Amino acid sequence: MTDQRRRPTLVDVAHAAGVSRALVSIVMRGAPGAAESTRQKVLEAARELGYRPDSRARLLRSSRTKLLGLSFSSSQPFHAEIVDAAYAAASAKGYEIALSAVANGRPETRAIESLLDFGSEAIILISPTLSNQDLAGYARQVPIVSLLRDDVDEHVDSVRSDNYAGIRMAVDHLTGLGHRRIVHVDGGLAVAANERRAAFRIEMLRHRLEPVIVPGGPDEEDGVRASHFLKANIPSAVIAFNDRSALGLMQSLRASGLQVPRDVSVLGYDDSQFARLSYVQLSSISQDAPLLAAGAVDSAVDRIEGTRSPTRVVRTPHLVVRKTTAAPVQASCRSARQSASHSTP
Amino acid sequence: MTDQRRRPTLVDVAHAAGVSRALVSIVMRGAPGAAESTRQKVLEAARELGYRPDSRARLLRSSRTKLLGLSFSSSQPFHAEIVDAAYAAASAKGYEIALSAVANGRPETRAIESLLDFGSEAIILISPTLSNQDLAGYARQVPIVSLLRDDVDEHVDSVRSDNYAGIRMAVDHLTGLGHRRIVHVDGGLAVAANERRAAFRIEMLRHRLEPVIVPGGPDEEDGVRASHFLKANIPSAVIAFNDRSALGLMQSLRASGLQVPRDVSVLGYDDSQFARLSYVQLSSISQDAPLLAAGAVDSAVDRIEGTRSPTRVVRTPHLVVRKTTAAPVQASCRSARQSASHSTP
DNA sequence: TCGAAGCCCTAGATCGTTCTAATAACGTTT
DNA sequence: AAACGTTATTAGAACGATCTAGGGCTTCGA
Repeated sequence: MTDQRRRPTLVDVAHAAGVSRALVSIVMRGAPGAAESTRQKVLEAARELGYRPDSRARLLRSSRTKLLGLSFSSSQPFHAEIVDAAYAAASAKGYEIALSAVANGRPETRAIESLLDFGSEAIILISPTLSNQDLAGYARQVPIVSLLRDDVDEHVDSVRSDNYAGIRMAVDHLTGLGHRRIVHVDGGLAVAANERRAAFRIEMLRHRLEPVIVPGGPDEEDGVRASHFLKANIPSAVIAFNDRSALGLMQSLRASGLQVPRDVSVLGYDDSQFARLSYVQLSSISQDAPLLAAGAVDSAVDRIEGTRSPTRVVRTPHLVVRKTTAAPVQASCRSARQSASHSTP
Repeated sequence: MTDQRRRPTLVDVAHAAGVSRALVSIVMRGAPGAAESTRQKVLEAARELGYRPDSRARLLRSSRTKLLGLSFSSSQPFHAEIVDAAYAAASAKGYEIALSAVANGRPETRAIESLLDFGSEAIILISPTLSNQDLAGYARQVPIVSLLRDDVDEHVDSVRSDNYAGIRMAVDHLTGLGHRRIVHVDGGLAVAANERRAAFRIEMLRHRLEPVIVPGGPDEEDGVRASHFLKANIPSAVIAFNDRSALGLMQSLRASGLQVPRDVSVLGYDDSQFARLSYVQLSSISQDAPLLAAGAVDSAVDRIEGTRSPTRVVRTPHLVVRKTTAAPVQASCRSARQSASHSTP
């Protein structure tokens, strides 16, 4: 029943078109050196037979694979946005993308090996968690681009968003609205957490404000946990490590009777799809996934095609103001807010 | 600077170990027919040289690639859970997974072609959107497994969750709690929407209740939109098409002053990571992603290894009760609830 | 008129494996 | 000692493409 007939090869096409294998090869890969008339004849025959070149054979012979490996974490929605954008960026440059997910029982090394097996000419890692030593090891075999993390070995390219600038925009935005008691719920051990924490401290001091930092993490539950620390002494604004953390934080604050942004302004980071939801409307710092993805693809392709040595690329994020940040309420309301915070145990 | 020396091949290893290529091949793939002593000698030499078999060449020669193609939609968190589980299921069966995303400018056909290029021996499509005709076309080249959708061509395998049973559990759960005015916010054009809608109608009638169905869709915004239809006449319980829709719905209901589950019980579908969040605690029907993924991998492998003809597999979902469903409040409170619903414009 | 220069085209080697079939080595049986 | 099995090893042909080197054929300038 299964009509699993052998898939046609170059030879079949050559035979059908009445030419040699080599000529079919030339036509199929669009190389110069075939008369227009025969080119048409060959293409016709190929279409007729439903021929599609066997990439294994093709790649075995010509060392070029035109393939970029991309590893991402299946549980991170922000990674998904980058994946989307990377497909577009790669195909614009004439490359295909090989994906490999880092998941629960599947460490990053496994993902990389798999990408190498597919024949990737360069590998882009989103937020790599490997040690610099391991990264350097792989970088000896193939160009590696680290996306979102840049404290990497000198042989590894990196593309990231300027976390310092992002936090500066965040602080400027909130102080500009008139906030003075601003708290940063940090990212714990997450990749960019250190940098954002440090930037927050510096920027707050620059504004002559006290930089209060509360331990957090990259997901919703971390935001919820952090909110408990805040309740004893509610700030007028919070800068969360990312949108997911901000979401958990807001839910938890609202559950204890506070309103956003009336009582507390909340600012996210990433400008993910959650931030854009009509009932969330989270103000956020956008890292611009398409821009980052394009940057990573550019770096990878440059390394493959040129003999360039690794570069560090830094992109500037931008602020997206929605409805969770606003000017703080006046002193009269402030007392009401404080009594509310006292009423919670 | 770049230490890009030619990677070692079988010949290099053979030379180093003082044996023939064929013997190295035998040892490397763990085939029987080599003396233990030479086996050790070869392995030692391979390790010494850092040899790793070239999969392209290997796969070119032996038609087996041990590769399963998996296409998913990057914007669907539920797909990500399946991807995770599929990796585990595949590697348990000795297969590797090739991923390809369906994204904005990247149609399903493109994803499939790419998977074929990688040499996938079978392809699993999560919620395929292609026409049956197109699917049948691909099924002629390679075994195709449709995951979550089963109105497919007879040459295509399918694995899905029993939507009818899921909705039955949902209705039974809510009626068991004492609800009588239950509304279904449907999935619009989404894959399983028709089936769930029909099941809801039948099950409600079986309980001698009026099956009220409100148009919805697969994501948060659809839930928000649906909530507007509900406000004129608040039901005591809602069965949403999926968790994302339920989330939007709940947020919108809460925004208009209603409490879940005190005023309205809300039941989701998918039991996704959102449902599990501490501040959401959404009761939901679980389709059990790991089970579905394993089912799809099993079907694919069966088709590849046996000469079995396509099958339809149906898995039974199960109910996960959390905190968004509860018994309806008594008549005394009911009047309070109704006045609340009237107070909203 | 003849060699040089292009343009089209093809034969054959090659990429790094696996597979088939044949050979070598060696202990057992007749 | 010849015949036989068994096991260990190898040479050489695939796999399906690309690449290199060259072979016809026209066209052109001297």
